[in-house]
Amino acid sequence: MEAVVNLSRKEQVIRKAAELFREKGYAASSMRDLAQKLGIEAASLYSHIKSKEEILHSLCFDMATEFRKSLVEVEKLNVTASERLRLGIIGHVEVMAKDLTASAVFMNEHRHLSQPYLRDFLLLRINYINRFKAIIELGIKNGEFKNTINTKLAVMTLFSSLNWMPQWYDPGSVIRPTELGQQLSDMLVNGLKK
Amino acid sequence: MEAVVNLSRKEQVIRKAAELFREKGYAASSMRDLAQKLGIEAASLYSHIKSKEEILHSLCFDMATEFRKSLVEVEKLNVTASERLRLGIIGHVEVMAKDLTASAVFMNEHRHLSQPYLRDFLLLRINYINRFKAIIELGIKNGEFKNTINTKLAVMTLFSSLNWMPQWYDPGSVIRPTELGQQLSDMLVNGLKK
DNA sequence: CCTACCGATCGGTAGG
DNA sequence: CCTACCGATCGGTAGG
Repeated sequence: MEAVVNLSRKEQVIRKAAELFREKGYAASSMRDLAQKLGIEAASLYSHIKSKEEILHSLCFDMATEFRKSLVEVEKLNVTASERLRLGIIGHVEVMAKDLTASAVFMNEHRHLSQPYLRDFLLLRINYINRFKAIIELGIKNGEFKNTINTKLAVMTLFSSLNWMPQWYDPGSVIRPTELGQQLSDMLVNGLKK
Repeated sequence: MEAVVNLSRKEQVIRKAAELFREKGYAASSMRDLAQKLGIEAASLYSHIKSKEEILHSLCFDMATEFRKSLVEVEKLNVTASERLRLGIIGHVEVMAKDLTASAVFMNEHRHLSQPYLRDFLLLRINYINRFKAIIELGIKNGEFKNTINTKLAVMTLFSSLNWMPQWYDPGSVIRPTELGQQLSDMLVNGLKK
């Protein structure tokens, strides 16, 4: 019972921290700022979390896990490369849309992780990107995509567009996340096709 | 003579600061870190600059001025919307490539500006983006671009791709900035065309 | 979850 | 460009 209550409070702390980190950046956010947002004293935070960095670690790695899970599901499907890419993009957008605040922190603040966490995080990220790159390369090999494509540039453009979304997407907007993913996919995947 | 020497030293301070801000972020960069990079004491920095924020202000507004200048030149030309967009993109990439370090700071650290500078900066940025948006809208109106385009999404995708460049572009790469701008333009503008 | 507190570090100034 | 220093704030701990 108490474990459940503590967990819930811990999640509340992490959620408020995500908002703060997104607004001011990790380094500029003090534990006193965070405590104030929660209506408690700074020292009391340490009943729930071990350190400031533990919060950042949770936020970054939990998001990374969600992205990975989404991509694994897409990779199981037996579809064309362009369809696979389309579904991968929609999945990525949907995961981000589920928590835009955490997504923004994931993208902008991960560099404040200390070693060895930073290295682990970057390895996860490069692996994720390379799996998207592999989809594009597959599409080129099987003739779906133009063989003139600069795959590195294509995948970087793709992730730039995807990762910047938390900065401008309005969750109350008329356009739903899945539809947004579809439109982004139209813009970014159709250009690759023959 | 002394004014020239001071100016040069000030620029040296700002350049080193840009590297530091890019690596660690503005908030996590201390004036002692910066002084160490320059081989002087922290207090000595204040012979050259007024404050830490003055450095950030210089970096952000100098870049903004360069971007604006590039776009103004393109707007003077009497060309089609797609050509105008293409040249705008190439210009943007070329400005960034001239100083990738300052570009990264411009993009990632401007939020640490205090008021009223932050507001001024954001106004400049929205004006710049809106002028690109106007080019796309012109292209739709005159029939060059599809009338099904979500202009907000198109312009956000464009700037996401452009602004993320400092994170992955290798200045020693075989691909030159102008050629990179051309390739980005091919990917992002061709998809808008009918 | 609080009070009381720690050592470290911060941006910046005085005066040379 | 330096030495010497300031008040403020930082993340975090002890002990309840």
